[in-house]
Amino acid sequence: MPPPGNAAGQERGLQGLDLHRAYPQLFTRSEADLVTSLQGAAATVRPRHKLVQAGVPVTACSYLLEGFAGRYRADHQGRRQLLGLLIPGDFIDLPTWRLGHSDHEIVALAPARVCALPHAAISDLRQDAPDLYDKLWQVTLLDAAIERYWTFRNGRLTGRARIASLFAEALVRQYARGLCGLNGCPLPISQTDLAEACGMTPVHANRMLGELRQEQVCLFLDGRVEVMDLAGLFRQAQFDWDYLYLPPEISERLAEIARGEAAPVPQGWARQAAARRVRRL
Amino acid sequence: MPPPGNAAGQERGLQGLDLHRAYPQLFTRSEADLVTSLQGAAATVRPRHKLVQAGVPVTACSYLLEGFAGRYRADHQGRRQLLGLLIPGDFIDLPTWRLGHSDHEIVALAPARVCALPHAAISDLRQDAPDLYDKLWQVTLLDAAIERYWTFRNGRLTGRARIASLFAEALVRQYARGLCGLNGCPLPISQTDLAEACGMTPVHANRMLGELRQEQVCLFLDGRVEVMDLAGLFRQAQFDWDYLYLPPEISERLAEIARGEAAPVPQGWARQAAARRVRRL
DNA sequence: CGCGGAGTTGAACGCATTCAAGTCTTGTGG
DNA sequence: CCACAAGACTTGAATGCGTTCAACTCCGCG
Repeated sequence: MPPPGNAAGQERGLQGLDLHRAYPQLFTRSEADLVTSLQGAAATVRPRHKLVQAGVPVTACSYLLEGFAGRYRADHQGRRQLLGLLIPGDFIDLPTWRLGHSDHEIVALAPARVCALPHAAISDLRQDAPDLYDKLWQVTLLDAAIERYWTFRNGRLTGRARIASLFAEALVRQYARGLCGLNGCPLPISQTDLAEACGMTPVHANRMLGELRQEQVCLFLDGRVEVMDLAGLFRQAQFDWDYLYLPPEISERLAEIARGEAAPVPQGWARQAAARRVRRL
Repeated sequence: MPPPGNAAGQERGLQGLDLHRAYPQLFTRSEADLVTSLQGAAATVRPRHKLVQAGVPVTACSYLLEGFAGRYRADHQGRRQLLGLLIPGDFIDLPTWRLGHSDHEIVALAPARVCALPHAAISDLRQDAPDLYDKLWQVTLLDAAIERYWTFRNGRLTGRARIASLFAEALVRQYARGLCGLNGCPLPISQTDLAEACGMTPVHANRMLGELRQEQVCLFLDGRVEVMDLAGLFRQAQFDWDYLYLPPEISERLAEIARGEAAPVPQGWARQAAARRVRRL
């Protein structure tokens, strides 16, 4: 069973603002094309550069075509907590359409390509395509559901489970967009970023990664997650994907795997990487 | 400077669905009245009873008139993590209007009065009052901002700061609705609920409450938070209220207090309670 | 060649959990 | 009216998960 989305399925991101690709269960091809026609110029952003500054009024929303970004808030000592992970196909700050500014910072975690969608263009949609306009509301609700899950993850799971859960989320969300298979996914962020996402220190994140590696669950190397045992990853993470509101065929595929049926075989790349890894340690 | 909202200002909750009272910066009186005219019958719910069950399709949204409720998700061992606190004036599950069901459970934490707002009624608003309809979207975004802050709180603050931060949020949100002054607020939940909100054990929550009490910051007793030193509470919590998108006059009032100007004097009740407490220990 | 960032590992410390035993209050039934 | 059970709260002591501090390797880059 091939991953959904277009046949290529493994490129780095999206060519343009494509809501049908990002939310196939939500936007029709023609609805997505209408939004695409409204997009502004694309721009490239370097890692560690801010995409959105908290408190600053904006007149356009950004959309992530390629690369990865993170929402975050820092405490008074400057220590950051990541609040959400943005993957290709996500709106970066759609809520600013109604709120006018963001309450948190958003930073590129990897080289990113973004494009703009002016608030004025969204405004026109309200009259011209009310159903489509409603679906943009729905997108903000889907993002909120994901962000809510982060509270659960960091509040009730142990360190290793938090890492596993974040990997599971990154994999499944990208898989649902046809951006990867089920053997692994891009995640070009540092161990420090990972630690800031999971509410722990980089040192501890490193140790938990070592445990997951030794238990043959997954490895995090060269900006990718390679999954050796997806059912095991889900188990370690106590992972539930209900909060992602996935299309039924994706949910069912994941359920099969969690039950231990039709486990995907680790591919060459992972094997080689594991071997390299073991040799070096 | 008196608290905003109606003059009484200190009753237990709202008489009916009143969006002007809940979001004075957002809904005009007449907009709020229009929504009120659409509300269904009110109902009373006992503590510990579920208001919303995850995954079950619903055809109406609920609105919390009085009492307190909590969003939560449980792990595989049944341990709960609260994901949000609902106070009088909050929509309980407005996102179900677009998503059809909730991804998390919602439970009454105290005796609650709720009323319904049928999805069909919201649907009509899209045509009849598009600006109002947009503001409902905005309400879901405000809720999302609060829930996002919970990730920060539990991820980057120490135990004591988490408790203080939650108290600060409960106080400020109720104050902004004229449901309390700045000396304290209702919070009729158990220490176990508090612990589940802050991602810690009940035992530890209890100890942190003891520290806050001994340091003369606040006390949590008989279902209320009594604040003896609001600036101190904000400091302990590293509290920032930007994420609440408050009306300017409220923000400015809070900023004054945080700067140490015009600190509100603790009132008789708190003094008495503190005395009682000390006597008993 | 030297520098800095990312990753890795060890050891000591400490915050929070866990287990346990209490108190106090409330509600229920004899 | 009292006995009793159940739940919320409190406190102590032992344990352990995660942090902190520190040293070191690896690698890309000027």
